[in-house]
Amino acid sequence: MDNKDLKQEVTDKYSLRGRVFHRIREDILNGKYADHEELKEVAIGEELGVSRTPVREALRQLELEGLIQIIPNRGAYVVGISADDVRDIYMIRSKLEGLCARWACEKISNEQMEALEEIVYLSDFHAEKGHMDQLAELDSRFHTTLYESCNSKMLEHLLKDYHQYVWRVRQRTLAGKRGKDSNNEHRAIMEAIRDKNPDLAEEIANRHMLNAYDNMVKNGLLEMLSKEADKEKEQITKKGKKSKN
Amino acid sequence: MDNKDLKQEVTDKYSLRGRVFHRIREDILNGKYADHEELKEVAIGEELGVSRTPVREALRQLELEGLIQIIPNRGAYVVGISADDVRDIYMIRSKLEGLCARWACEKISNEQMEALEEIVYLSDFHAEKGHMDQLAELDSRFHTTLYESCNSKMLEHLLKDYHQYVWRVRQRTLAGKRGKDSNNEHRAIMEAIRDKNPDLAEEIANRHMLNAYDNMVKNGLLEMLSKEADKEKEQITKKGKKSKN
DNA sequence: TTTTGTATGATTGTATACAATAATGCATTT
DNA sequence: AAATGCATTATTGTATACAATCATACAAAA
Repeated sequence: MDNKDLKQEVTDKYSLRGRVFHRIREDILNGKYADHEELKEVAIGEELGVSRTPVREALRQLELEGLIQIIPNRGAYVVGISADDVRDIYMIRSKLEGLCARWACEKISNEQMEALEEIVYLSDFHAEKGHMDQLAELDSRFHTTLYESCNSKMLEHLLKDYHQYVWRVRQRTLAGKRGKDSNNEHRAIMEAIRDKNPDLAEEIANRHMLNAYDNMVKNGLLEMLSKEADKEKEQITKKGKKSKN
Repeated sequence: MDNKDLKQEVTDKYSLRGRVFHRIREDILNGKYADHEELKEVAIGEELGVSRTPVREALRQLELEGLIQIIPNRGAYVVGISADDVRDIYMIRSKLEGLCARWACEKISNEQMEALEEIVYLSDFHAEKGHMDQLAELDSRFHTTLYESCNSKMLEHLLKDYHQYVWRVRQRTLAGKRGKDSNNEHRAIMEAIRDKNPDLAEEIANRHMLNAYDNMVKNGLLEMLSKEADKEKEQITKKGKKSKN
């Protein structure tokens, strides 16, 4: 699993706070906490065997990431991803993945180029055999490698963020027959970059995202997301919680 | 001045931490702290009259924003914006402002449309009179209004972040004769949105960013940025500080 | 002179104590 | 029965105390 340390290359996982941060983040992304569930500092602290301080710091960071909402003197609440959010993210990613692929044409290193090729061929193999979890893992590695090869810390950071953000949804997507199509698109992107054809690379990477999103919609993979996450969030802000834990 | 509360609509400025967060952030953006300067918790706490706790929480958030880098057990250091960063941001913004303008064609409200028109006409007035600081303020308002009118919390959030990030640089830019050109582009964007022409709106908004960046380069406005910010940053990570404060 | 080791001080990491605020339950009133 | 007021409890906000880590200075050895 490589969906750790996508943030903060230095600080993390050597401090309690870093570990708490990643733990809560993963728990939210994996659905351990339901949308709008309240995260209590002492409860989390006890569960992880730490005091409130590192938990608080982690929560403050998660708020900035948009995964939770903190209401002063009230508490921290999980913010759900709405179907609209997913759509917006894929449209944004479409543009940015295109930019990334374009830049990669110029900036990619030989090692990274070989890594991309290897991932594509490996994915073919696992797609034939029907190893869907491996496929999801390889998809992550393909995109992460691409992000690193564009030679822009800003863009890399941004794309990794979004990639992680839709991780839960994305995994279900690749379990279907989209896996094979997706990898064919990966191959096309890889080849365009290998041929140093930035216009083509951008174009294909662009479409790759749009296709991924279309597939999700067609297969009803967004049904599970509350379409009203934002409205409910505002209600909480004004009114008050109603769960009794 | 409207470059406050661009983040965290709820939490802020009612808590000590929120105020500390914004204060340090502004101080960094305004150049009070030099690149790579160490931010000490007690010193900041004393200056603002608070204890270490809210300062620490604010620093953790600033790290996630990328404005500072925290090295475990060592300290928090200001991360400079390199010329490369600015270039990347403008390329990214070019794509995203285009997307925003496109979406605004469909989603903008009547009030927002009128606000845009008013800003454009007001800018004309101040450009004639040579009121450059007002022009910068109106530029901010134009873009902020546009961000809000695209009806996407994700995109709005992202663009406001970047807008704020290059705020310091941008202000110097508009002081030159670019101000008038910039406003003409604003007018073209506004009219395309008014005419519900998404393709044109996206195209113009796209170019608007590229032109802004070109102008910055031509006028040597990026010279003041250390082109090696990233490398120096990594040196700090590995080696150690050398300032004696 | 350079290097290495150690002691000291400075700074951050974590835990805990206390204060402030909000939620809850219950009694009282209407 | 519904609404209001008050007391109690729970939870967060902030400050402080202590532990752990790192930087620095200086002395001793090569």
